[in-house]
Amino acid sequence: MTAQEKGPIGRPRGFDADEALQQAMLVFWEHGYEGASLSQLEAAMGITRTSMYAAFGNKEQLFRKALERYDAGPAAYGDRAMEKPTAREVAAAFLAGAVMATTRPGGPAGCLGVQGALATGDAGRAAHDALVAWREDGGARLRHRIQRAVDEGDLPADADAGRLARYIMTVSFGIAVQAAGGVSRAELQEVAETALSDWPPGRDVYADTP
Amino acid sequence: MTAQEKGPIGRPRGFDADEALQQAMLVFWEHGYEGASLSQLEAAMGITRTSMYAAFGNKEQLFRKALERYDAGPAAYGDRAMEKPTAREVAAAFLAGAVMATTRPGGPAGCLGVQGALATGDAGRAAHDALVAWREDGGARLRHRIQRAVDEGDLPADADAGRLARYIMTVSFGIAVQAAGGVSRAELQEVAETALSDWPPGRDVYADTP
DNA sequence: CGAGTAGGGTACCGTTCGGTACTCAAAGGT
DNA sequence: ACCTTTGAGTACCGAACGGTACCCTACTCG
Repeated sequence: MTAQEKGPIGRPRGFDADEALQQAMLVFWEHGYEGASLSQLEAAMGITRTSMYAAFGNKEQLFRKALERYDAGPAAYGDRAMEKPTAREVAAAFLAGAVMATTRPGGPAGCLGVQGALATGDAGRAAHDALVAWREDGGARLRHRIQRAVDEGDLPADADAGRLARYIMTVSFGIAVQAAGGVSRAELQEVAETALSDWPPGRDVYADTP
Repeated sequence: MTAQEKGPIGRPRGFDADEALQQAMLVFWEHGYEGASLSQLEAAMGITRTSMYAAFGNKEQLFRKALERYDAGPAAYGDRAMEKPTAREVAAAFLAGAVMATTRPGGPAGCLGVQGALATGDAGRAAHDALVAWREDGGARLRHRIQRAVDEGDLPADADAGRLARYIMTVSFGIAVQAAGGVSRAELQEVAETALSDWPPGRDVYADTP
């Protein structure tokens, strides 16, 4: 039997859900979860409130979908960086990607995963927790990649992957804050270079044995 | 003529304005400018809405006063760090102070100057701008201190004070984001040490001449 | 053609937002 | 005593919030 292409029953959607989600992501990126109002969102998405609720559930679920899209789009530099052959190149690509993503001329400054819900009222606690988990996941992925570098001999055997990953993540988040404050791409590229001028950093620091 | 101590005319204030401001600062610190509602603030301050308006003007001015208090209190580690004799000690004390302030067991996690208004709706733009200015001021103070170190010969003559200051500030802001996400004090102390394991960082990087 | 199903739009829900008259209470000046 | 000045509390404002009931429209299926 041939699988017949069948359209869904009922009235077809009158808008592009992907494009609407993209616009919602940009609003959340710029204004944060609580700072983005439903009125702003429906205006940017080009649909009415009820269409948004039917398609995405509610504001919180829309935010989670927007975060997924952010992770797969503007934040995809992270996964691309993991594919570099050496830990140094991974770290360099990660920081360079963070700089590029947070200072994109056309888009909002900063990082949705940082400024989306860093501090919130009671209504934004779920979004806050979602972003904490997102950041922790990014840190874990980087830690695993660095651990692989240790196992492969790319980094010294006594290197602390957790510590190095946390350092890179911290610099990335700092870059996001700086970008949100209007610091230029060129200045942040300098910061990224400075952060990696010594790699792996401080062997004498994290190795306690003399 | 002897200056006679005269009490102010009118009914005396029935609450401690300093203590009320302290409590307001803690609420802003934890929830951010927009995330902190007037109801929350008046509950924490122990006064009614009208008393707060009479004493501090409005929510935005209360936030600015709270930021001043934050700068003079929990964020005073910055100025203390500037007094260290060498640039390395300044940077180390600055980062260590940031770690301590953002992970204080009794208080909110993170930094008011970062999470208070990183991304906001239209109503929070003034608070956002105030925090951008606050962060820029902190960076400028650090830059001047580092430039002094260059002038005194503590750092190489070709060291870029702006670049070094921006790097330290970036790591500090990253520490604040990590702290807001629940990363522990010990882990962030490791991050601070890692960030300074090479100081001054990358002479070969910011000196373009071979 | 109905019948069934699902998206779209209007108009509204109750709540909370930041902010403010208005009134009363407590002090000093004369 | 009386007036002025200032703080404190109640009760409220219009606006915006996130969310939804209701009705209409557009499509597939029989």
